[in-house]
Amino acid sequence: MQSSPSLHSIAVCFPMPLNGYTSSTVQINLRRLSQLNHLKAFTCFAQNSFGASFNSISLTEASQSFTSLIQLCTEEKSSIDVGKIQTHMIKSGFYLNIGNKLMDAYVKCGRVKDARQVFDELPNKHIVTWNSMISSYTSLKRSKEAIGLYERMVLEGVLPDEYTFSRVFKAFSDLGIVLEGRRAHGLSVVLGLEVLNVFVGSALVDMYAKFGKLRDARLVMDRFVKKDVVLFTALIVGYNQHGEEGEVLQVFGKMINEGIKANEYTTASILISCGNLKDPRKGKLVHGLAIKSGFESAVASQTSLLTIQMIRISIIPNSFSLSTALQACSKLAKLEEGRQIHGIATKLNLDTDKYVSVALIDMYGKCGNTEMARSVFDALIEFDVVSVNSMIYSYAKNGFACEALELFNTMKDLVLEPNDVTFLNVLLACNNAGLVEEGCRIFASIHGAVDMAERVVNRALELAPEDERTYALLSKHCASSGNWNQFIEVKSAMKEMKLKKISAMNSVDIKKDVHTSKAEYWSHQKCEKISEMLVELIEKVKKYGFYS
DNA sequence: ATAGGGTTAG
Repeated sequence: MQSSPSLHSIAVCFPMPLNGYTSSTVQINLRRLSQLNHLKAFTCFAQNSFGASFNSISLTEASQSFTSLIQLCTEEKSSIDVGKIQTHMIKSGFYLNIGNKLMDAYVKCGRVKDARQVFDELPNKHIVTWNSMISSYTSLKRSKEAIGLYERMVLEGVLPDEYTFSRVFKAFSDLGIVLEGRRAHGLSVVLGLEVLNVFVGSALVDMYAKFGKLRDARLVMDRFVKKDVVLFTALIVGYNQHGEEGEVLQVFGKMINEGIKANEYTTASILISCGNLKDPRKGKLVHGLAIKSGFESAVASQTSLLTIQMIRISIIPNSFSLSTALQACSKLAKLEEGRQIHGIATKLNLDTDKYVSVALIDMYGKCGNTEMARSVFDALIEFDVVSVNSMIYSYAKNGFACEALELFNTMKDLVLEPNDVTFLNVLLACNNAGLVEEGCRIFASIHGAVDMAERVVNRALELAPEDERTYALLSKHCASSGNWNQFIEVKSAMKEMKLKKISAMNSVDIKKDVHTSKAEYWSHQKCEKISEMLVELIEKVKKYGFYS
């Protein structure tokens, strides 16, 4: 055996015969002491010893040492070493006993193909083996393969258990396969696994919610006797993502009533709902409740998170809570609070986080502070389409058309592919600055934009024929493509159906008070003064030739 | 031996 100095010293200080117990203990200790070189050397030494003396150690010992070796390789993500161990296992006849662990090691090293090969070679697969393989596919979002395995196991007469179902529902929801998802739900009911296990339940609720079938999601949850916070949160998230703020609050209230405390997952969703409600008072109430129920037992820290109403929460915020809090700030026009959250984000080194930074750029952009938006943008280490789009939007919204176009042109140098939002923002920039030619040129460069708009509108009419937004979209499209006859048709159809576009609302933060105004609806106590001022402003703008 | 819910641009 070729011996390095450390290998040699280990061999010398280790006179007793190596077995599974001793080897795993030594390995774990070396690891704990961060003696990685020694660990490597010892592992090599142990492998060589095992290779020579397999016959003399018991089955349990060998399994244990293999298990611990596999575990080490997994932690180090060293698939090459997993391969070496596999060879040893096959040689010594231990392959089948702990094949599942080996499979798992391959998965964790990112070698799914090898894992699958081990899986296929294992005869008489245990339910856990099936579940692990399915799980490795779902965790990599390879949902088709996960479902394929699920279907195969059912065909082979292996009954799925609660672990299988909780993952398989996820795969169905990922792919949006409603019918098959329902069928699997049916099987779980027949097998008596549906309402007994919250893991199955939350996966089911999540699946139906992602299908947009909130009623089914609700029915599943209502059937549970012993609910937990995850089950509730899955439903809350579902309602939240479908814009059902009222239901969010209702389910949230139910959760509190049943004595279940919210956690940061729940609060993230509640915060977004509060923002979407556009009702600072109600938002404040619910937010306060969320905090009270969720965080009174939370770990104390020096940092405080300032949100919708500067409420202090004694937990360390992460990128999730910061970005949701910022989202709420920008929707409720809470610039001051947004600034303070920015400060906290900087302190925590989270201001360059993918999600937090976009929320910051968006917040500053919406509040008219393009400079701050840009400084957040400039501090980014990596750009992606979303961050660039947000910056373009900030420019566009605040009238900096040249800067918006310049950034748009730089996207090519950054090897970033513009998407629909990019074009929308760039066109918005042209629109705001009256750059008609530039706008037309860019619009013409988008592949079949007018045709696509028509297809989209028709599809929207199929999917949501009674949604006033669909008609608003359609009428806008007709107008923009110059199809005035159809425009009149759409408008009269809207009249007949008594559909009216929901008025836009605008909020602004002045000296920590949020003032809200609505198109064609004057309710502000100083509305007379405001309209006087408006007339004045319009006169001024006319003088400069900017008003037609 | 295996497991669940959250954050980005208009």
